[in-house]
Amino acid sequence: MAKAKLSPRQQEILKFISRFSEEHQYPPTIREIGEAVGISSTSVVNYNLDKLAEAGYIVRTKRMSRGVRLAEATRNSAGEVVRVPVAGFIFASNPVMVGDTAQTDADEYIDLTRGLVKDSGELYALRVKGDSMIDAMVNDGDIVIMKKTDRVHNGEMAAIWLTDRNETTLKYFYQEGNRIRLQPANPSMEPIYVDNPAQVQIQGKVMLVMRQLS
Amino acid sequence: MAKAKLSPRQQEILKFISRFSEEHQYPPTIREIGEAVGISSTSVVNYNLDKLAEAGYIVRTKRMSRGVRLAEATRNSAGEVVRVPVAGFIFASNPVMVGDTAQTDADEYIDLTRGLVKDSGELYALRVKGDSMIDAMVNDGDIVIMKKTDRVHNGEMAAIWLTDRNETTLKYFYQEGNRIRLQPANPSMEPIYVDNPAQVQIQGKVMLVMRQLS
DNA sequence: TGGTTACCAGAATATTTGTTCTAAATACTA
DNA sequence: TAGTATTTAGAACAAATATTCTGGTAACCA
Repeated sequence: MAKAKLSPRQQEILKFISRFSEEHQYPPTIREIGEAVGISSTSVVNYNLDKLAEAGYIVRTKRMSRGVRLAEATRNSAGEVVRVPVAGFIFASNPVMVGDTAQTDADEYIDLTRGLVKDSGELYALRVKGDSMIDAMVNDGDIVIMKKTDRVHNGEMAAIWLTDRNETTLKYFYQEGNRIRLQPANPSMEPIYVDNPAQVQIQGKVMLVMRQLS
Repeated sequence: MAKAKLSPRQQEILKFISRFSEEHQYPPTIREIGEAVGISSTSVVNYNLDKLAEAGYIVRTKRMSRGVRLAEATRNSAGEVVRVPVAGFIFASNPVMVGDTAQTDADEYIDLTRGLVKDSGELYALRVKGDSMIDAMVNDGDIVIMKKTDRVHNGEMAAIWLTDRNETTLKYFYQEGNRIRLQPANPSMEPIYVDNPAQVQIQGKVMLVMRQLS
Protein backbone atom coordinates (compact mmCIF):
# COMPACT_ATOMS: atom_id res chain seq x y z
CA MET A 1 0.00 0.00 0.00
CA ALA A 2 2.94 2.26 -0.45
CA LYS A 3 1.56 5.38 -2.06
CA ALA A 4 4.01 5.40 -4.87
CA LYS A 5 3.99 8.20 -7.33
CA LEU A 6 1.88 7.50 -10.34
CA SER A 7 2.89 7.79 -13.92
CA PRO A 8 0.76 10.16 -15.99
CA ARG A 9 -0.80 7.17 -17.63
CA GLN A 10 -1.69 5.63 -14.32
CA GLN A 11 -3.26 8.85 -13.18
CA GLU A 12 -5.26 8.94 -16.35
CA ILE A 13 -6.41 5.38 -15.82
CA LEU A 14 -7.43 6.13 -12.27
CA LYS A 15 -9.38 9.12 -13.38
CA PHE A 16 -11.10 7.16 -16.09
CA ILE A 17 -12.11 4.38 -13.74
CA SER A 18 -13.63 6.92 -11.45
CA ARG A 19 -15.50 8.72 -14.15
CA PHE A 20 -16.65 5.56 -15.84
CA SER A 21 -17.89 3.97 -12.65
CA GLU A 22 -19.75 7.06 -11.69
CA GLU A 23 -21.38 7.27 -15.05
CA HIS A 24 -22.28 3.66 -15.66
CA GLN A 25 -22.80 2.22 -12.24
CA TYR A 26 -20.31 -0.48 -13.01
CA PRO A 27 -16.56 -0.57 -13.47
CA PRO A 28 -14.88 -0.71 -16.87
CA THR A 29 -13.17 -3.71 -18.37
CA ILE A 30 -9.50 -3.79 -19.08
CA ARG A 31 -10.16 -3.25 -22.75
CA GLU A 32 -12.47 -0.35 -22.11
CA ILE A 33 -9.78 1.27 -20.03
CA GLY A 34 -7.21 0.67 -22.72
CA GLU A 35 -9.37 2.17 -25.36
CA ALA A 36 -10.11 5.21 -23.26
CA VAL A 37 -6.54 6.07 -22.45
CA GLY A 38 -5.09 4.94 -25.73
CA ILE A 39 -3.44 1.66 -24.92
CA SER A 40 -3.76 -1.07 -27.47
CA SER A 41 -2.47 -3.88 -25.33
CA THR A 42 -4.51 -5.36 -22.53
CA SER A 43 -1.39 -6.50 -20.83
CA VAL A 44 -0.19 -2.96 -20.48
CA VAL A 45 -3.43 -1.93 -18.92
CA ASN A 46 -3.21 -4.93 -16.67
CA TYR A 47 0.30 -3.98 -15.74
CA ASN A 48 -0.72 -0.49 -14.78
CA LEU A 49 -3.72 -1.70 -12.88
CA ASP A 50 -1.45 -3.89 -10.84
CA LYS A 51 0.65 -0.87 -10.08
CA LEU A 52 -2.38 1.08 -9.00
CA ALA A 53 -3.55 -1.77 -6.84
CA GLU A 54 -0.12 -2.13 -5.34
CA ALA A 55 -0.15 1.54 -4.48
CA GLY A 56 -3.52 1.12 -2.86
CA TYR A 57 -5.56 3.29 -5.17
CA ILE A 58 -7.75 0.54 -6.46
CA VAL A 59 -8.84 -2.93 -5.46
CA ARG A 60 -8.86 -5.77 -7.92
CA THR A 61 -10.65 -9.09 -7.86
CA LYS A 62 -8.85 -11.76 -9.76
CA ARG A 63 -10.36 -13.37 -12.78
CA MET A 64 -13.49 -11.39 -12.49
CA SER A 65 -14.95 -9.29 -15.23
CA ARG A 66 -14.92 -5.65 -14.30
CA GLY A 67 -13.14 -6.70 -11.18
CA VAL A 68 -11.64 -3.35 -10.46
CA ARG A 69 -12.97 -0.66 -8.20
CA LEU A 70 -11.63 2.41 -6.49
CA ALA A 71 -10.27 1.81 -3.04
CA GLU A 72 -12.26 3.26 -0.21
CA ALA A 73 -9.74 6.02 0.31
CA THR A 74 -9.51 6.89 -3.34
CA ARG A 75 -13.18 6.92 -3.98
CA ASN A 76 -14.68 10.29 -4.36
CA SER A 77 -16.86 10.36 -1.33
CA ALA A 78 -18.93 13.00 -3.02
CA GLY A 79 -21.88 11.38 -4.63
CA GLU A 80 -22.34 8.83 -1.97
CA VAL A 81 -25.25 9.68 0.23
CA VAL A 82 -25.93 8.02 3.51
CA ARG A 83 -29.45 7.94 4.81
CA VAL A 84 -29.66 8.12 8.56
CA PRO A 85 -32.91 7.44 10.40
CA VAL A 86 -33.98 9.91 13.04
CA ALA A 87 -34.49 7.67 16.01
CA GLY A 88 -35.97 10.23 18.36
CA PHE A 89 -34.94 12.80 20.88
CA ILE A 90 -32.18 13.04 23.38
CA PHE A 91 -32.44 14.96 26.60
CA ALA A 92 -30.82 14.85 29.95
CA SER A 93 -33.56 13.26 31.97
CA ASN A 94 -33.99 10.18 29.83
CA PRO A 95 -31.76 7.42 28.55
CA VAL A 96 -31.33 7.28 24.84
CA MET A 97 -34.07 5.14 23.49
CA VAL A 98 -33.18 3.46 20.29
CA GLY A 99 -35.15 0.63 18.86
CA ASP A 100 -33.72 -1.46 16.12
CA THR A 101 -32.58 1.18 13.70
CA ALA A 102 -32.29 -1.51 11.09
CA GLN A 103 -36.05 -1.47 11.30
CA THR A 104 -36.99 -0.18 7.93
CA ASP A 105 -39.54 2.46 8.61
CA ALA A 106 -38.55 5.43 10.62
CA ASP A 107 -40.78 8.26 9.56
CA GLU A 108 -37.91 10.67 9.19
CA TYR A 109 -34.48 10.56 7.71
CA ILE A 110 -31.48 12.76 7.31
CA ASP A 111 -29.32 12.45 4.25
CA LEU A 112 -25.64 12.92 4.78
CA THR A 113 -22.69 12.50 2.52
CA ARG A 114 -20.17 9.85 3.31
CA GLY A 115 -17.51 12.46 3.74
CA LEU A 116 -19.23 13.83 6.80
CA VAL A 117 -19.35 10.55 8.65
CA LYS A 118 -16.52 8.43 7.45
CA ASP A 119 -17.02 5.62 9.85
CA SER A 120 -19.21 2.80 8.71
CA GLY A 121 -21.51 1.12 11.15
CA GLU A 122 -25.06 1.56 12.17
CA LEU A 123 -25.88 5.22 12.38
CA TYR A 124 -28.89 7.05 13.72
CA ALA A 125 -29.79 10.61 14.46
CA LEU A 126 -31.16 12.22 17.59
CA ARG A 127 -32.66 15.64 18.05
CA VAL A 128 -31.48 17.47 21.10
CA LYS A 129 -34.25 18.64 23.36
CA GLY A 130 -33.76 21.33 25.95
CA ASP A 131 -30.58 23.12 26.81
CA SER A 132 -29.30 20.76 29.44
CA MET A 133 -26.36 19.81 27.28
CA ILE A 134 -24.77 23.19 26.99
CA ASP A 135 -21.67 21.80 28.57
CA ALA A 136 -21.31 19.56 25.54
CA MET A 137 -21.60 22.60 23.30
CA VAL A 138 -24.85 21.13 22.13
CA ASN A 139 -28.05 23.06 22.26
CA ASP A 140 -31.75 22.67 21.87
CA GLY A 141 -32.61 21.76 18.31
CA ASP A 142 -29.21 20.43 17.40
CA ILE A 143 -28.93 17.10 15.68
CA VAL A 144 -26.54 14.46 16.86
CA ILE A 145 -25.47 11.65 14.58
CA MET A 146 -24.68 8.59 16.61
CA LYS A 147 -23.12 5.26 15.96
CA LYS A 148 -24.65 2.31 17.68
CA THR A 149 -22.11 0.86 20.05
CA ASP A 150 -21.62 0.25 23.74
CA ARG A 151 -17.92 0.85 23.70
CA VAL A 152 -15.78 3.84 22.88
CA HIS A 153 -12.11 4.60 22.99
CA ASN A 154 -10.45 7.26 25.03
CA GLY A 155 -11.04 10.71 23.68
CA GLU A 156 -14.19 9.87 21.82
CA MET A 157 -17.46 11.53 22.59
CA ALA A 158 -20.29 9.32 23.73
CA ALA A 159 -23.84 9.52 24.87
CA ILE A 160 -23.68 8.23 28.40
CA TRP A 161 -26.36 7.23 30.83
CA LEU A 162 -25.29 7.85 34.39
CA THR A 163 -27.20 5.35 36.48
CA ASP A 164 -26.64 7.08 39.77
CA ARG A 165 -27.81 10.42 38.52
CA ASN A 166 -30.49 9.17 36.14
CA GLU A 167 -29.13 11.43 33.49
CA THR A 168 -28.03 11.28 29.89
CA THR A 169 -25.02 13.32 29.02
CA LEU A 170 -22.70 13.87 26.09
CA LYS A 171 -19.09 13.75 27.16
CA TYR A 172 -15.63 12.92 26.02
CA PHE A 173 -14.78 9.56 27.48
CA TYR A 174 -11.49 8.78 29.20
CA GLN A 175 -10.68 5.60 31.06
CA GLU A 176 -7.96 6.47 33.53
CA GLY A 177 -6.98 3.38 35.43
CA ASN A 178 -10.04 2.35 37.38
CA ARG A 179 -11.53 5.77 37.14
CA ILE A 180 -13.53 7.15 34.29
CA ARG A 181 -13.26 10.80 33.42
CA LEU A 182 -16.09 12.40 31.52
CA GLN A 183 -14.91 15.61 30.00
CA PRO A 184 -17.31 18.28 28.75
CA ALA A 185 -16.65 19.66 25.31
CA ASN A 186 -16.67 23.16 26.71
CA PRO A 187 -13.13 23.63 28.03
CA SER A 188 -14.29 25.95 30.73
CA MET A 189 -16.36 23.27 32.40
CA GLU A 190 -15.10 20.73 34.89
CA PRO A 191 -15.03 17.00 34.19
CA ILE A 192 -17.01 14.38 36.04
CA TYR A 193 -15.12 11.53 37.63
CA VAL A 194 -16.76 8.16 38.09
CA ASP A 195 -15.09 5.44 40.12
CA ASN A 196 -17.66 2.75 39.56
CA PRO A 197 -17.73 1.73 35.88
CA ALA A 198 -21.18 0.23 36.36
CA GLN A 199 -22.56 3.73 36.73
CA VAL A 200 -21.49 4.58 33.21
CA GLN A 201 -23.57 3.14 30.43
CA ILE A 202 -22.41 4.04 26.98
CA GLN A 203 -25.37 4.46 24.72
CA GLY A 204 -23.60 5.30 21.53
CA LYS A 205 -20.71 7.12 20.02
CA VAL A 206 -21.21 10.66 18.81
CA MET A 207 -20.03 10.98 15.23
CA LEU A 208 -21.32 14.36 14.23
CA VAL A 209 -23.11 17.32 15.73
CA MET A 210 -25.10 19.63 13.50
CA ARG A 211 -26.90 22.85 14.04
CA GLN A 212 -29.16 24.09 11.31
CA LEU A 213 -29.95 27.76 11.31
CA SER A 214 -32.86 29.19 9.46
CA MET B 1 -42.13 0.39 -18.91
CA ALA B 2 -45.41 -0.95 -17.68
CA LYS B 3 -44.90 -1.60 -14.02
CA ALA B 4 -46.13 -5.13 -14.11
CA LYS B 5 -46.44 -7.07 -10.93
CA LEU B 6 -43.37 -9.04 -10.10
CA SER B 7 -43.19 -12.68 -9.21
CA PRO B 8 -41.66 -13.39 -5.81
CA ARG B 9 -38.57 -14.61 -7.54
CA GLN B 10 -38.28 -11.44 -9.55
CA GLN B 11 -38.62 -9.36 -6.45
CA GLU B 12 -35.92 -11.40 -4.86
CA ILE B 13 -33.67 -10.89 -7.83
CA LEU B 14 -34.26 -7.17 -7.81
CA LYS B 15 -33.46 -7.00 -4.15
CA PHE B 16 -30.32 -9.00 -4.62
CA ILE B 17 -29.07 -6.82 -7.44
CA SER B 18 -29.56 -3.78 -5.29
CA ARG B 19 -27.81 -5.25 -2.29
CA PHE B 20 -24.99 -6.72 -4.31
CA SER B 21 -24.33 -3.54 -6.24
CA GLU B 22 -24.29 -1.50 -3.10
CA GLU B 23 -21.92 -3.86 -1.42
CA HIS B 24 -19.47 -4.54 -4.21
CA GLN B 25 -19.54 -1.40 -6.32
CA TYR B 26 -20.33 -3.48 -9.35
CA PRO B 27 -23.35 -5.42 -10.51
CA PRO B 28 -23.62 -9.19 -10.24
CA THR B 29 -23.36 -11.64 -13.11
CA ILE B 30 -26.23 -13.79 -14.19
CA ARG B 31 -24.68 -16.74 -12.47
CA GLU B 32 -24.15 -14.87 -9.26
CA ILE B 33 -27.77 -13.86 -9.28
CA GLY B 34 -28.85 -17.42 -9.96
CA GLU B 35 -26.77 -18.77 -7.16
CA ALA B 36 -28.05 -16.18 -4.75
CA VAL B 37 -31.71 -16.78 -5.37
CA GLY B 38 -31.43 -20.49 -5.99
CA ILE B 39 -31.75 -20.82 -9.73
CA SER B 40 -29.53 -23.35 -11.38
CA SER B 41 -30.12 -22.28 -14.93
CA THR B 42 -28.66 -19.13 -16.36
CA SER B 43 -31.41 -18.99 -18.89
CA VAL B 44 -34.01 -18.73 -16.18
CA VAL B 45 -32.20 -15.86 -14.61
CA ASN B 46 -31.90 -14.29 -18.00
CA TYR B 47 -35.59 -14.76 -18.53
CA ASN B 48 -36.46 -13.03 -15.30
CA LEU B 49 -34.02 -10.24 -15.94
CA ASP B 50 -35.74 -9.59 -19.21
CA LYS B 51 -39.01 -9.39 -17.36
CA LEU B 52 -37.55 -6.92 -14.91
CA ALA B 53 -36.10 -4.84 -17.70
CA GLU B 54 -39.37 -4.93 -19.54
CA ALA B 55 -41.13 -3.68 -16.45
CA GLY B 56 -38.60 -0.89 -16.15
CA TYR B 57 -36.99 -1.88 -12.91
CA ILE B 58 -33.59 -2.48 -14.35
CA VAL B 59 -31.56 -1.60 -17.38
CA ARG B 60 -29.60 -4.20 -19.27
CA THR B 61 -26.71 -3.86 -21.68
CA LYS B 62 -26.55 -6.66 -24.16
CA ARG B 63 -23.62 -9.00 -24.28
CA MET B 64 -21.86 -7.23 -21.53
CA SER B 65 -20.61 -8.83 -18.40
CA ARG B 66 -22.41 -7.51 -15.38
CA GLY B 67 -24.52 -5.55 -17.80
CA VAL B 68 -27.37 -5.01 -15.44
CA ARG B 69 -28.07 -2.08 -13.22
CA LEU B 70 -30.99 -0.64 -11.34
CA ALA B 71 -33.06 1.81 -13.29
CA GLU B 72 -32.89 5.40 -12.18
CA ALA B 73 -36.34 5.24 -10.70
CA THR B 74 -35.66 2.05 -8.81
CA ARG B 75 -32.45 3.32 -7.41
CA ASN B 76 -32.51 5.04 -4.12
CA SER B 77 -32.81 8.60 -5.27
CA ALA B 78 -31.27 10.12 -2.18
CA GLY B 79 -30.76 13.80 -1.77
CA GLU B 80 -28.98 16.13 -4.07
CA VAL B 81 -25.37 16.74 -3.20
CA VAL B 82 -24.00 20.23 -2.83
CA ARG B 83 -20.31 20.91 -2.98
CA VAL B 84 -19.14 23.71 -0.74
CA PRO B 85 -15.63 25.14 -0.97
CA VAL B 86 -13.65 25.54 2.21
CA ALA B 87 -12.68 29.17 2.05
CA GLY B 88 -10.39 29.25 5.04
CA PHE B 89 -10.44 29.74 8.76
CA ILE B 90 -12.44 31.87 11.08
CA PHE B 91 -11.15 33.14 14.35
CA ALA B 92 -11.91 35.99 16.61
CA SER B 93 -8.99 38.23 15.91
CA ASN B 94 -9.47 38.45 12.17
CA PRO B 95 -12.24 39.45 9.83
CA VAL B 96 -13.60 36.68 7.69
CA MET B 97 -11.50 36.56 4.61
CA VAL B 98 -13.33 35.24 1.64
CA GLY B 99 -12.09 35.61 -1.85
CA ASP B 100 -14.31 34.92 -4.72
CA THR B 101 -15.77 31.58 -3.78
CA ALA B 102 -16.88 31.17 -7.32
CA GLN B 103 -13.18 30.78 -7.99
CA THR B 104 -12.99 27.28 -9.28
CA ASP B 105 -10.15 25.69 -7.46
CA ALA B 106 -10.29 25.70 -3.76
CA ASP B 107 -8.11 22.85 -2.66
CA GLU B 108 -10.74 21.52 -0.34
CA TYR B 109 -14.44 20.91 -0.45
CA ILE B 110 -17.18 19.65 1.76
CA ASP B 111 -20.05 17.74 0.28
CA LEU B 112 -23.42 18.30 1.82
CA THR B 113 -26.87 17.18 0.92
CA ARG B 114 -29.40 19.76 -0.07
CA GLY B 115 -31.52 18.81 2.90
CA LEU B 116 -28.92 20.14 5.28
CA VAL B 117 -28.75 23.61 3.79
CA LYS B 118 -32.04 24.34 2.20
CA ASP B 119 -31.26 27.88 1.23
CA SER B 120 -29.77 28.46 -2.14
CA GLY B 121 -27.17 31.09 -2.63
CA GLU B 122 -23.44 31.18 -2.58
CA LEU B 123 -22.18 28.96 0.17
CA TYR B 124 -18.75 28.50 1.61
CA ALA B 125 -17.27 26.74 4.58
CA LEU B 126 -14.98 28.02 7.30
CA ARG B 127 -13.02 26.08 9.85
CA VAL B 128 -13.17 27.46 13.33
CA LYS B 129 -9.80 28.16 14.86
CA GLY B 130 -9.31 28.52 18.57
CA ASP B 131 -11.93 28.47 21.26
CA SER B 132 -12.77 32.11 21.28
CA MET B 133 -16.26 31.42 20.02
CA ILE B 134 -17.45 29.31 22.86
CA ASP B 135 -20.21 31.78 23.49
CA ALA B 136 -21.57 30.87 20.07
CA MET B 137 -21.47 27.21 21.07
CA VAL B 138 -18.85 26.81 18.42
CA ASN B 139 -15.50 25.33 19.20
CA ASP B 140 -12.10 24.81 17.73
CA GLY B 141 -12.27 22.49 14.75
CA ASP B 142 -15.92 23.03 14.02
CA ILE B 143 -17.02 23.79 10.53
CA VAL B 144 -19.34 26.65 9.75
CA ILE B 145 -21.28 26.75 6.54
CA MET B 146 -21.89 30.34 5.53
CA LYS B 147 -23.95 32.09 2.97
CA LYS B 148 -22.40 35.08 1.29
CA THR B 149 -24.41 38.12 2.21
CA ASP B 150 -24.05 41.40 4.04
CA ARG B 151 -27.54 41.46 5.36
CA VAL B 152 -29.44 39.24 7.73
CA HIS B 153 -32.86 39.28 9.31
CA ASN B 154 -33.61 39.41 12.96
CA GLY B 155 -32.96 36.17 14.72
CA GLU B 156 -30.51 34.87 12.19
CA MET B 157 -26.97 34.03 13.09
CA ALA B 158 -24.24 35.92 11.35
CA ALA B 159 -20.51 36.24 11.26
CA ILE B 160 -19.94 39.80 12.35
CA TRP B 161 -16.88 42.00 12.33
CA LEU B 162 -16.95 44.49 15.14
CA THR B 163 -14.92 47.43 13.95
CA ASP B 164 -14.43 48.97 17.35
CA ARG B 165 -13.20 45.76 18.92
CA ASN B 166 -11.36 44.39 15.90
CA GLU B 167 -13.05 41.09 16.43
CA THR B 168 -15.02 38.54 14.48
CA THR B 169 -17.88 36.96 16.31
CA LEU B 170 -20.79 34.65 15.62
CA LYS B 171 -23.98 36.00 17.05
CA TYR B 172 -27.71 36.07 16.60
CA PHE B 173 -28.57 39.39 15.07
CA TYR B 174 -31.40 41.60 16.29
CA GLN B 175 -32.10 45.12 15.09
CA GLU B 176 -34.00 46.82 17.89
CA GLY B 177 -34.84 50.34 16.85
CA ASN B 178 -31.55 52.10 16.40
CA ARG B 179 -29.77 49.62 18.56
CA ILE B 180 -28.37 46.29 17.47
CA ARG B 181 -28.42 43.40 19.87
CA LEU B 182 -25.97 40.61 19.29
CA GLN B 183 -27.08 37.56 21.20
CA PRO B 184 -24.76 34.65 21.94
CA ALA B 185 -26.08 31.19 21.20
CA ASN B 186 -25.29 30.11 24.69
CA PRO B 187 -28.29 31.30 26.70
CA SER B 188 -26.22 31.80 29.80
CA MET B 189 -24.16 34.51 28.15
CA GLU B 190 -25.04 38.15 27.93
CA PRO B 191 -25.73 39.94 24.67
CA ILE B 192 -23.70 42.76 23.22
CA TYR B 193 -25.46 45.98 22.40
CA VAL B 194 -24.20 48.23 19.65
CA ASP B 195 -25.62 51.67 19.12
CA ASN B 196 -23.62 52.61 16.10
CA PRO B 197 -24.58 50.39 13.15
CA ALA B 198 -21.33 51.26 11.40
CA GLN B 199 -19.50 49.22 13.96
CA VAL B 200 -21.30 46.07 12.86
CA GLN B 201 -20.16 44.55 9.61
CA ILE B 202 -22.03 41.46 8.60
CA GLN B 203 -19.70 39.10 6.86
CA GLY B 204 -22.09 36.32 6.12
CA LYS B 205 -25.01 34.37 7.38
CA VAL B 206 -24.42 31.19 9.28
CA MET B 207 -26.40 28.38 7.74
CA LEU B 208 -25.02 25.33 9.45
CA VAL B 209 -22.58 24.44 12.16
CA MET B 210 -20.96 21.04 12.16
CA ARG B 211 -18.68 19.24 14.51
CA GLN B 212 -17.04 16.08 13.31
CA LEU B 213 -15.82 13.71 15.94
CA SER B 214 -13.33 10.99 15.22
C1' DT C 1 -60.59 -30.41 -23.44
C1' DG C 2 -57.27 -27.84 -25.89
C1' DG C 3 -54.59 -24.00 -26.16
C1' DT C 4 -52.09 -20.23 -24.41
C1' DT C 5 -48.99 -18.16 -21.21
C1' DA C 6 -45.73 -17.93 -17.56
C1' DC C 7 -42.02 -20.14 -15.62
C1' DC C 8 -38.28 -23.45 -15.17
C1' DA C 9 -34.05 -26.75 -16.31
C1' DG C 10 -30.02 -28.32 -18.68
C1' DA C 11 -26.79 -28.03 -22.06
C1' DA C 12 -24.37 -26.08 -25.93
C1' DT C 13 -22.52 -22.01 -27.98
C1' DA C 14 -20.62 -17.48 -28.84
C1' DT C 15 -18.70 -13.60 -26.91
C1' DT C 16 -16.47 -11.07 -23.65
C1' DT C 17 -12.88 -10.52 -20.74
C1' DG C 18 -8.87 -11.45 -17.63
C1' DT C 19 -4.23 -13.72 -17.80
C1' DT C 20 0.11 -14.98 -19.43
C1' DC C 21 4.06 -15.11 -22.45
C1' DT C 22 7.67 -13.14 -25.44
C1' DA C 23 9.93 -9.29 -27.00
C1' DA C 24 11.22 -4.67 -27.35
C1' DA C 25 11.62 0.28 -26.20
C1' DT C 26 12.57 3.56 -22.60
C1' DA C 27 14.16 5.42 -18.32
C1' DC C 28 17.10 5.17 -14.59
C1' DT C 29 21.47 4.01 -12.01
C1' DA C 30 26.12 2.80 -10.81
C1' DT D 1 29.06 3.12 -20.71
C1' DA D 2 26.90 -1.06 -19.19
C1' DG D 3 23.35 -2.87 -16.70
C1' DT D 4 18.96 -2.96 -14.38
C1' DA D 5 14.24 -1.73 -13.70
C1' DT D 6 10.21 0.21 -15.73
C1' DT D 7 7.01 0.55 -19.25
C1' DT D 8 5.00 -0.76 -23.63
C1' DA D 9 3.35 -3.88 -27.49
C1' DG D 10 1.35 -7.87 -29.66
C1' DA D 11 -0.46 -12.21 -29.57
C1' DA D 12 -2.17 -16.45 -27.79
C1' DC D 13 -4.63 -18.50 -24.16
C1' DA D 14 -7.87 -19.60 -20.43
C1' DA D 15 -11.55 -18.42 -17.81
C1' DA D 16 -15.75 -16.01 -17.07
C1' DT D 17 -20.01 -14.75 -18.83
C1' DA D 18 -24.08 -13.79 -21.76
C1' DT D 19 -26.97 -15.99 -25.20
C1' DT D 20 -29.58 -19.41 -27.40
C1' DC D 21 -31.82 -23.79 -28.07
C1' DT D 22 -34.63 -27.72 -26.80
C1' DG D 23 -37.71 -29.29 -23.91
C1' DG D 24 -40.56 -29.63 -19.70
C1' DT D 25 -44.15 -28.35 -15.89
C1' DA D 26 -47.89 -25.78 -14.04
C1' DA D 27 -51.51 -22.40 -14.06
C1' DC D 28 -55.13 -20.31 -16.33
C1' DC D 29 -58.84 -19.49 -19.63
C1' DA D 30 -62.10 -20.09 -23.56
